[in-house]
Amino acid sequence: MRADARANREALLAAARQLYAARGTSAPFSQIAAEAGVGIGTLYRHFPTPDDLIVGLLTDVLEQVTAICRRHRERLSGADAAAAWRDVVDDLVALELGPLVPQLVADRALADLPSDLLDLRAEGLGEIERLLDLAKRAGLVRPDVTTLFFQAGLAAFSRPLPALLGDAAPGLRAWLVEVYLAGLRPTADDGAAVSLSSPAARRSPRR
Amino acid sequence: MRADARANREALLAAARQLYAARGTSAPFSQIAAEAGVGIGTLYRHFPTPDDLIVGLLTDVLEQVTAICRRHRERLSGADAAAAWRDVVDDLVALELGPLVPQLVADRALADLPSDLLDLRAEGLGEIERLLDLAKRAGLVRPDVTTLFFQAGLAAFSRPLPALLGDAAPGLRAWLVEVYLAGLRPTADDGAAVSLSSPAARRSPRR
Amino acid sequence: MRADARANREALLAAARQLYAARGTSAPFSQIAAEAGVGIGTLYRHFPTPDDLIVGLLTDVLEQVTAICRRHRERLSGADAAAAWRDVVDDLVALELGPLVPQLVADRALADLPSDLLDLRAEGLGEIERLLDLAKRAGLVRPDVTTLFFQAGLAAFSRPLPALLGDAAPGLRAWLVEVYLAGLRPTADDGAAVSLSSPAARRSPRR
Amino acid sequence: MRADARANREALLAAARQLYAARGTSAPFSQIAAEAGVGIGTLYRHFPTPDDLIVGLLTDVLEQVTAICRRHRERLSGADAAAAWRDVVDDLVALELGPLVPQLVADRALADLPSDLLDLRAEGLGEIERLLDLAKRAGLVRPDVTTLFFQAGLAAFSRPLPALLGDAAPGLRAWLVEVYLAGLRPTADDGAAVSLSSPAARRSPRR
DNA sequence: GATGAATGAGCCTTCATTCAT
DNA sequence: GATGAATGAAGGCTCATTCAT
Repeated sequence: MRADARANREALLAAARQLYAARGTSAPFSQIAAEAGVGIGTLYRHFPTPDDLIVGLLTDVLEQVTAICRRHRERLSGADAAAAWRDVVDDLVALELGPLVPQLVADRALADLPSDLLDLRAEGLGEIERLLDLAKRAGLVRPDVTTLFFQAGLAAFSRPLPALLGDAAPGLRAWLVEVYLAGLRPTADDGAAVSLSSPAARRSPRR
Repeated sequence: MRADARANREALLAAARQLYAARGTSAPFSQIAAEAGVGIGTLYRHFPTPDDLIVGLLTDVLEQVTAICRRHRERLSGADAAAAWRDVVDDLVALELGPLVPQLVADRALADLPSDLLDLRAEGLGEIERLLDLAKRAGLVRPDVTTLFFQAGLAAFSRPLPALLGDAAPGLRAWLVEVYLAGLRPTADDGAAVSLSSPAARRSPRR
Repeated sequence: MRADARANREALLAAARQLYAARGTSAPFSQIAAEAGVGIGTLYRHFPTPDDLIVGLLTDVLEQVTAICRRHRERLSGADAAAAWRDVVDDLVALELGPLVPQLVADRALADLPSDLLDLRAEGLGEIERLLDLAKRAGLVRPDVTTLFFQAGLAAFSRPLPALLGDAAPGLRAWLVEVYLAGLRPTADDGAAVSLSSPAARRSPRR
Repeated sequence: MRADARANREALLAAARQLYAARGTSAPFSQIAAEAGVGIGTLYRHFPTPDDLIVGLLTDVLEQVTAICRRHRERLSGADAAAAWRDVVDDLVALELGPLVPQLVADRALADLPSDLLDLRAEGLGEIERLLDLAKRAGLVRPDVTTLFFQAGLAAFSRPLPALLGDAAPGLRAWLVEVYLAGLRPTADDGAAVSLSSPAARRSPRR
């Protein structure tokens, strides 16, 4: 029955991920269990607390991040770097990092996550950093873009848009990715205009 | 008594807005009423359904959008267009449109909103369109950027990122806005590279 | 509706007390509410936490303890002291202190109870002490019996006996009261035999 | 394998007894199994229903009751009858019969118990009766005390008092046992005063 | 109009019990 | 025989909504 248990666990993770991605908001546990085709008790056996479920989901996603990065790394050094770069970003966005990572961790601090997960996160960020370095070397990204900001940006707009916006704008996400990539690119005037080197100099935004 | 009722209504809207913005998640109605200093029954008198409360909040926000746009329009035609453009966007972002609106409207379709509100929305979008035209004329925005996409992008980038990302990256929102503005700017090669004229030709982003 | 609310509160306390006394074990909240003829939400409004319900029950009981003691005090100084003494104890036992006080407070320390309740407890113990003094003066109780032990003894056997014992022995409780009163009485040999002055000298009981 | 099974059974009974005694409240079955170091399925194999577990526990206890009585019987006929009597009672109290049994049997009637167990019970009561007779003959117990009442009183007085009382009164149980024994002793006026020969003549204890 | 008490539907969680391995 | 995964009924609790005062 070990095999069955594993299958159930996978089904639960898949169901949770789908529901979280679709709804953005925390779905009832009973619904996750129903979607996975198991009883509510089984969900609790595999993930005794909501945190355990989150950790499970994040583990999956981070592993995929690493896999995606590694899959594309070689091409980024080649002649087709621009296309490769867009492909990586497309894949990362398709992961729906947005709904998962930020919404689920809510008020949780990094320190509260188990060290296993933090290791995975470090690994994923490391892979992204390598990719970003290659993209910079290929002239696709300004040198001052940090790994943390880059991935945070990815998460920021890979979140689902509420129907009010999304319905009215098919193709919106693809457009957002394009704009994001364009915004990261070095500018003709050497990138000085969009540098954040002196953000304090900007007008303080109205509260 | 009319004055009292109006004051209560304002207090309720303010309380709701603050709670939504602060907690990010939908607060109990009883708490909104308590925060406003009125009984729960009074909340229901002013906003019989949750939708009524949302409509009230959206109305407030849309009126502010229109006001902001009008306040800055003149400067956008002047010599300091670039600074003016950034100021408008900063003000719009400061509205917390991102954090507020999407959470409230959830899965609601445009068609479900009352015509009053749709009128206000049309007015706000009209003002944004005028602004956008001025920005295009000043060479700050590519000509193919539509009003709908622009404001949707604004909302997407200005939504709050929860703790895991937000804490780790102070200044993230300002950076995202900068990247967004940079991405909207015409490119050296005339913007052709980032055109969405043939999005279907792109690689499928899934998996 | 204040009157209704008060009536509901009383009904809830009565239902809880009856159920606790009958079952000895913590009854489902839903059952208490049903017994009181109100919705489960009403129970939670009046007693947000189980502790609040306990405090309410204890308050009631302690007030009755004080009332009983005061009612009988005069007679205890009269010629009919022996009969009066038995009546007080009967009344106190009839309160079913047993099921309420010890079972409900479970792992709670005295310090956790609100000061209002502690005051009531002190008042009740004070009344019992006065009664006990009169009983001692009337030669009905040995001088070395402390108030605390006396009331603890009352609680000890006013608890409901499980069916296994109770069914098989009608009249058991009345008999226990008699034995308790007899055990408290000064003995012919001056009470030395039952004194606890040197309990350490007794054989250590097997674990 | 028979030896293993027997060991498991013993471990389960020990774990159940310890948990009941320690926590006072019924512990989850899964915890009993865990404490015994076996799977939950094993618990169910040995004790298919909760009743079977109770019967197992009661069997153990009753066997010990019989053993204790037999161990002390001789001394009760000797010169040191008073000390022997107290020792027996101490040993019986130390069995934690009070804390353990009543909680387990709850609302079960005698008739529901299996005949094996009823036989054991009869045997235990028989032993107690013999002891009681010796105590009466030694002038330690009034002649009208019945075996049933005696053992029920023992259980009633030796049940544990929760924190509120227990903490405040160390030595309470020993004191209660002393008072009980004193109350059982013949009185100077021949015991007539505490006879229950006409209990119906007493004032009704309710309200 | 304002108030807050009452209600019950629905989600969360535990745990006794069954059963496939 | 032993194991522990799966199940779902049951109880705890919250909160949107109604309604009597």
